Amino acid sequence: MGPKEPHEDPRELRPVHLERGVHGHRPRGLRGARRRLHVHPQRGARARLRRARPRGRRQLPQRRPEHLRVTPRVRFAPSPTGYFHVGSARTSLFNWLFARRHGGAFVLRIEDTDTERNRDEWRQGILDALTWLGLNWDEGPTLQSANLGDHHAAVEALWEGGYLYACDCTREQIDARSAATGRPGYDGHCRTRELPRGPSTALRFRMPDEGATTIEDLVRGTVTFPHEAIGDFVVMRSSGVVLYALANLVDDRSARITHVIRGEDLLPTTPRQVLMWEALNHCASQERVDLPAYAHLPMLVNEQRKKLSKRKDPVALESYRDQGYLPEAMVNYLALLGWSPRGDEIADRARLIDEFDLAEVSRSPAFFDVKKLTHINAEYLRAMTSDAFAHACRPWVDPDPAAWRPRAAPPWAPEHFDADVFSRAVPLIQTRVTTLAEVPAMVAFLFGDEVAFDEDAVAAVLADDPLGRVVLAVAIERFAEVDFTAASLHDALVELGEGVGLPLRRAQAPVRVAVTGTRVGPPLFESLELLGRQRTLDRLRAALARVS
RNA sequence: GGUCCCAUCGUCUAGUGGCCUAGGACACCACCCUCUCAAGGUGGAGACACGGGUUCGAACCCCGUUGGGACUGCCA
Repeated sequence: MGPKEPHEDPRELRPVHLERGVHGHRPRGLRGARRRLHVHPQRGARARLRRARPRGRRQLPQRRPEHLRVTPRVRFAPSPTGYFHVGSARTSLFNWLFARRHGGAFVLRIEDTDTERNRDEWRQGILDALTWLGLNWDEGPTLQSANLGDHHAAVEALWEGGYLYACDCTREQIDARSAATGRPGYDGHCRTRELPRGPSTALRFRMPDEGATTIEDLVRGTVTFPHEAIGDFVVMRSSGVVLYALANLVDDRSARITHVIRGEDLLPTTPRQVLMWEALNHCASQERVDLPAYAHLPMLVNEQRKKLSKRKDPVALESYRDQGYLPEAMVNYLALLGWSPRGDEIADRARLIDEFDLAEVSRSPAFFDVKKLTHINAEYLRAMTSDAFAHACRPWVDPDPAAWRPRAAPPWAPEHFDADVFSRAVPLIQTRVTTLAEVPAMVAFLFGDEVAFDEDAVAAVLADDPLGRVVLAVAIERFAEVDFTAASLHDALVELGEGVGLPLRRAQAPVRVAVTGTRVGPPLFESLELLGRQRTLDRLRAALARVS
């Protein structure tokens, strides 16, 4: 370990008293009961970053941490790669929360310099995704490609300053040499060759031979990288294209970014960027800009605990939108990945903003659990008013194909959709779906011409059960006479059941299957009322004929 | 291989030396409610990776081991 000051134990300076709720004891399992954090003044303590971050939640400092002495300017800088990754969504959310929490600016920059992954619709996809999530940006979107002049100016400055050298090694040559020596990576072959710059030379950054770069990461604490383990890296291709690590940092300098909040996968490139940033600060032609604070967020991983893979894992934010997840639910769930609010996990934007603290962000990777996302989505769905819910269903049920977001038709002829019937069905289905995509199947019996029969259900309660057919036969008679309201239908079927010796739970099954095709669904009598007498009787007769 | 990061129920987490008999949420199981299915209610099972050390006391601090991960491009 590096040099330490053993007496600098921050805990001694930070008395903390944790209390449980308002009572001395807390009953086990009490919902929503939380510990409260009380912080005592931190007298005379230096409110600067600690060399190592203690595990667990930090208390709120009495004095603002040094990194918050300026109004934060954060940025989200995705590159257009085809669709919006949930990991990007999480990163952008944390940036946005941080900016909103501290009254800073959230800057959007699109890193479009790799021409292979740069298409108009992909760039638009980023804007659409952020808009859908409700992560509004204060500046931009700026395109990295618009800043090419600055990138090249930075390269010239570094070259003038002697930080760079030309290299004409090919990939094959480098690989051959590292195979021979058994040491992977670039070996510094051209370091002292003093090659002139030309069309076949790349420019490499000369790493210091010794020493180390230390980063005070806002979530990970102090991280030290020995220079000897980092090879000289390319800053500009022989083609003249300035590479990501430099371009990214030059843009951050021009935008006066104060906090770089990004995925942990970028942690290893941070010392390179810090070195280049400081080198630029020493260049006469370059402005001096304060180094930003860094915060590296834990990765999102799959069940195999590997970084979410574009090929194998369901990572496209758009697909969650199309499956009927609400943006509010997605935001809430994403916020829970690597962080947690103090109270209930179900927390709206205002609470997320109010409670968000980078210092509380976890350091270990988080599994993207669709089951939990689904649960949270269902919670938000249930919390909606009926009208809002009905409105949110439009892309899945609307007769107008232009309204269909998943580009899939509902399972009925669009012209048979009845908005009034649907809105009356909403209270019946709202607690029964976890995503909006489940809605069409749940109301299909109201709008379809044909009943889609679940054959197992038909067999169980009709074909194989003589009593089921009796129930149908009697129901056809009784339902022809009763008031066609849920209450009357209910009473009629109870009475009918008593007549044939069946409790309601058994008597309702044949009717349900005959009318809706399945054994599960919304409450039966309300459904029949919505369907109307004529269609109900038709279906009962058809089902009876089908199994006779 | 090298550098770096990480380690509490299956999952997401609370926890910052005594309030821990380790809390909550998802998932799971049981029961209640009930016209089915949900929703809701009640209860249950389920974790500090391991080994040393420091300390009166360690999930928490230190060291090591093991395990997992990221990076290691003239990609971003």
